[in-house]
Amino acid sequence: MSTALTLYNSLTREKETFTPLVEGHVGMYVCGPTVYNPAHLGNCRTFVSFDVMYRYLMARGYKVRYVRNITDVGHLTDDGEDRMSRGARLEQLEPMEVAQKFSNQFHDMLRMLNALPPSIEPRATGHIIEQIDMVREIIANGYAYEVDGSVYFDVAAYNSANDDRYGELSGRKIDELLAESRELKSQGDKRSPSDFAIWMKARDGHILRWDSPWGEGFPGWHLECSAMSTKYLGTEFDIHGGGNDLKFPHHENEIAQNVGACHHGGARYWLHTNMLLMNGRKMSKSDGNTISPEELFSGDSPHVSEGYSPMVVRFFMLQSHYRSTMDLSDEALQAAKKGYTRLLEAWNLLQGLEAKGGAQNGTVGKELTEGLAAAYAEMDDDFNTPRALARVFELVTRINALQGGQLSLEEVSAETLAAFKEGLGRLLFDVLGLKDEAASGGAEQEALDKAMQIILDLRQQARADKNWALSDQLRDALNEAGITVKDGKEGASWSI
RNA sequence: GGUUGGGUGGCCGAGUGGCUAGGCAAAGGUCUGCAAAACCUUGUACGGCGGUUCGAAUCCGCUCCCAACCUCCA
Repeated sequence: MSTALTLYNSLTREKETFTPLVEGHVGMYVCGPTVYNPAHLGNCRTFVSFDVMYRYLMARGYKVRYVRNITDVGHLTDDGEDRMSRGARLEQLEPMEVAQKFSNQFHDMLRMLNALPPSIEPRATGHIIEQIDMVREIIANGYAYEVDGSVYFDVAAYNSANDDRYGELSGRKIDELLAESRELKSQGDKRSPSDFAIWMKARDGHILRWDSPWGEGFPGWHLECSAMSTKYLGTEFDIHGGGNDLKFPHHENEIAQNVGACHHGGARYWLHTNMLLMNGRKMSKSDGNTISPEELFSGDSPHVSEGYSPMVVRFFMLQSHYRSTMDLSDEALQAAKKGYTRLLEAWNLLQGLEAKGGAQNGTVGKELTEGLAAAYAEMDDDFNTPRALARVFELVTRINALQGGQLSLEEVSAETLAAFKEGLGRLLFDVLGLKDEAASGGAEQEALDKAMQIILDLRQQARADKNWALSDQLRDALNEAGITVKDGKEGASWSI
């Protein structure tokens, strides 16, 4: 880890060396889900990506405060036709029950994908006071106005006072937005179509409502992130992340609100993950082009031929860079499954290897050390997991060759091998967040291991006796049971 | 229409000027009682047309196609 960490900043559209505001500490805010719908796979991709960043930053020795919000208010439309409100009414659920239900589901899903929980997971409804305060500040600074119980952000006023800053993240120009907006829906009470609500008056029948200086209402669509990132990370912090689709208007407005209230744009590095596609298109419930994590794990979907375990899915995601779109397909998942299996088997073989090189390293020992360092270095380059995995697979070949005898263990020193085992394990499991789903341990696993060893010993005896009929029978029967036997120089191994 | 980002070998997917990406699949070989696994070897891929350059997938121009955003969305 001697190289510098660089990351691509959406704000500047360049890769930059990462320098935290406070040495040794990182403040990272990631836009979490809105919990009025079941989470889908696209969400997973984004949060797995940020999970890897979180893990890598920690592995690099930073103390990270990772804030990921839950938005449980503000995205409701106020026209009385809102689907979730209706759903809540039909199921006789409180809105908070709906939010809880989908929050739980979201957490379950991320746990399965082995994503670490954030340091703080604030809810929008738990920060109404902070949001109201922020609205007040923005009004006081002259960047918002109230009309009939609603408060709107005044983009024109903001722009003239801040060097035409609006649009700095998304590359949009006010004029273009205005021109476009003419064709869109009515602007209501807004002075300008590009203005946006930061506080909405609650009409009759709207369930989620709070008292405010402007009457009963609820916070605007983008305010919660500004308020909560400021509260927990300060007016200036290191990293703000989210999906690409949030860049505009969500993040653009967030910056405007932050500057409007605190004279600071919040994050210094903006990171955006790209979309997970299926059939070349963004997943979308409306046209059926979607697959839920549950369906993917179980295989209960026309889009996949079988279920894929969460770790295969995670591995699959890590094989592309977070800033690239990724196209989900059954064929690609099959490839990921095989690749991941090969990786894990090599890892397991590695545990049984013992160095015979004494204190001296040969070529192989050097390759192991350098290959691992190269893999870590790839992570320094904007969290390039696909390249890191490419380096890892080169190491997989070495491990297999050491096991198979094509490479000699005499070329590896005990010290090197021990360090290699530890370093690779850290990369695979701590940083990339993979895990061996089969090695769940426990008494049953142990019993199975022993039973298998007995069978393999019997078969080995049969082979020694050249009783091919018996040995093949054992192998075939195990195959039928879903267990593959692999004969190696050092004896047979098996996998399910 | 505007903004942003793409089009890479059978599939997925890295890669910003010359140096092997990697995974899966495929072919040949080694090993093996056989098989599987493993290991070794094999792919002159960069949407199209021009241009810059000693040299371009990589830079520039034009063009075709795709996606996301511009309305809630990871």
